Amino acid sequence: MARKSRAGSNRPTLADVASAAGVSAITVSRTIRSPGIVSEKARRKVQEAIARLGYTPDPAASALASRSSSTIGLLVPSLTNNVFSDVLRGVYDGAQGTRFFVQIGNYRYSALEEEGLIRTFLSQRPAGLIVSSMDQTPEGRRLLQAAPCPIVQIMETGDAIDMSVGFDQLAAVRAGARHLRDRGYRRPGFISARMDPRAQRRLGAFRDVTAACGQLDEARILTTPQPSSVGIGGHLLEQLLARAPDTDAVMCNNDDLAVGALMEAARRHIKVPDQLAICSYNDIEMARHMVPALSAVATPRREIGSRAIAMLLDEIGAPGSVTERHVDLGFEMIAREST
Amino acid sequence: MARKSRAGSNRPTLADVASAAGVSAITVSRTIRSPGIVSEKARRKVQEAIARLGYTPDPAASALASRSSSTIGLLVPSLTNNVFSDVLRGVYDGAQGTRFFVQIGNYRYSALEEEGLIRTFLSQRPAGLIVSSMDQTPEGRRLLQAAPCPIVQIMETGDAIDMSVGFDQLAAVRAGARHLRDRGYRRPGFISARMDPRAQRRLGAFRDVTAACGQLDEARILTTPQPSSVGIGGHLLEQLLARAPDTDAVMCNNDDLAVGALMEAARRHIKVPDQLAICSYNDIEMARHMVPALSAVATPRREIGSRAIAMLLDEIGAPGSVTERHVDLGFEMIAREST
DNA sequence: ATGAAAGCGCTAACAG
DNA sequence: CTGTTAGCGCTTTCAT
Repeated sequence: MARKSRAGSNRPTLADVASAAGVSAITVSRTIRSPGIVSEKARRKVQEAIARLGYTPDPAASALASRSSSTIGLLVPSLTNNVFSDVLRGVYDGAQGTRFFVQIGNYRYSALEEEGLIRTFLSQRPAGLIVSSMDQTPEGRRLLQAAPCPIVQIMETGDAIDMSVGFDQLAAVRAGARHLRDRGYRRPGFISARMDPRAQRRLGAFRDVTAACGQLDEARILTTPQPSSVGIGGHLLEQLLARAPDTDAVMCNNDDLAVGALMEAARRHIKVPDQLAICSYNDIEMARHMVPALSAVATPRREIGSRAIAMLLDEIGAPGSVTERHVDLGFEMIAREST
Repeated sequence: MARKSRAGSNRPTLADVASAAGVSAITVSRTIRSPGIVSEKARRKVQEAIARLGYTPDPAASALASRSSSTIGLLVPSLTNNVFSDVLRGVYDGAQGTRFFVQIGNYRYSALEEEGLIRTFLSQRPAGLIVSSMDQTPEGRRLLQAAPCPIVQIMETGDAIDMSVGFDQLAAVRAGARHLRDRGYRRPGFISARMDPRAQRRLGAFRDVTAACGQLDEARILTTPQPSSVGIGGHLLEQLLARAPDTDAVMCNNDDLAVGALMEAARRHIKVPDQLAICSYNDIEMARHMVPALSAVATPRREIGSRAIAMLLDEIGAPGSVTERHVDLGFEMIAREST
């Protein structure tokens, strides 16, 4: 049936469309990629033939010939962390309807795994890359610098390689700590799980603020390398109160922890916010619906994702066209009932 | 520098490795894909050359030549729903360290978008596909049936196209409803958001059980097409109690809803479980840490993901080798404090 | 605005 | 076990 085809998946090719439309293959290719430069007449014939044959381009052939794929790599440290599922959604919604596929790599909070993924993704000649931190290994960073595609680093402001979208994580934690102080709490604690570099830096920011007003007490700082979860939040509060029972406020490094702490407080009949204030970080949807509603530093996760993909697509479409290459989306301290 | 190369990204190719190792290109190819069939000596030379040149295969060229890519497509209806983030994790962990990439497609609970994604994914000649339902459009189903790669349908048992991993969703809901009845609750309600086909069927199962023991009351069934969230869970309970204040138990179609209902009960000083029982569905980590701890029908989401990818990889490696093609992973009714 | 020719980097299909 | 020969389906380059 098909004209040649070795062991024929008789899927139509560019050449099939070309001969059906009575033009050359390259005209079909151009009709698809930049319809503007093809004559009205040719375009119509080609589009008709594409529809009739049910042609879909082969991305592998395209990537091979053009040395660039339609893949956009997205490197995240975790698939379960709600923070990143919001980012994902922003990215996916923005990529929707374009010719690009998003491919997620999960490096599980390991810079070494991240480096491996950078290598793997780069070997696919991606159209662009979104990476979730500035904490690459030196080699990882070098690979990104040498990459022949635009790169957006997300979540933070700081020393970015190419472009960045984020907010000042340290200022955000400071805002939370100051909020606690302004509400009159004097013996604040801090709980955090999964002490990745960013979590470490945030803890540092908490120490700075509390030290500056003479409220820093290391006994009130509880961390664990385990992954964050609601259960861990409860445990950490338990341990914190065992070590420093007079703690009157706790800054939680994310919402899971805060919910866990809130539940632990309920279990012990500790009144929030009277006996203990709880301030959360990120502010996923759940936080505002707790009883009492959690005060939180709200971070623009979804918007980070959509802005990152938008910048990337712009830059892919017209290299050098993105002028605002480092975007600070800010954060917001939202006071509710728990403080 | 490089021998030819048009405008040289001077990345080494198979041919470069071959000449460096003093063998032919195909031997290098074989060394990479099936080391077993290459002589010890050739293999060592090739591996040394690969390491020395820093060679990485070009997946596009490989896909084009072999007519099959290293992509595994994973179609999910939502990126935010915690249910699917657990599935994702299972899939990603299982794909870790293989030569396959997972590519996620989000069809946002639209069978039409799903059909589009099936088409798009198929155009990439994926090595395999994992799809999250049995509710394709007729055309979507036809595309899957004709696909030249293995396909695993996940989440449910039922009328699968190729392979499947899941559990009996209807039996799971029935177990929840029966649990409520066995605990002595007589006026059970049901709340659900995002009424996709699966949610509809689960509601049907709830109706069956309650009708069978004369407890079905449509006034106690509250649904909304909006996406599920903790906030919506609260609203739904509020409406439910407005319509049927004597409701003494509520089956929630997922954990977000159950948490929202629990918080709404707390807000209204309704004692759980004495005045109102709450039974959840899925049992994400948070559920067991609530106060009171939520009773739930626990579903094996993570395991579904890891089992699905394992079956797929087996079948890709040796077509026809998977004998147990339809796996039922079961569920578990876990009674805690909320019932 | 359109086309012809020449690969992109790899693997299938034979042969040896 | 190893090599040779042809492409895979598309885009680039250079003409026209």
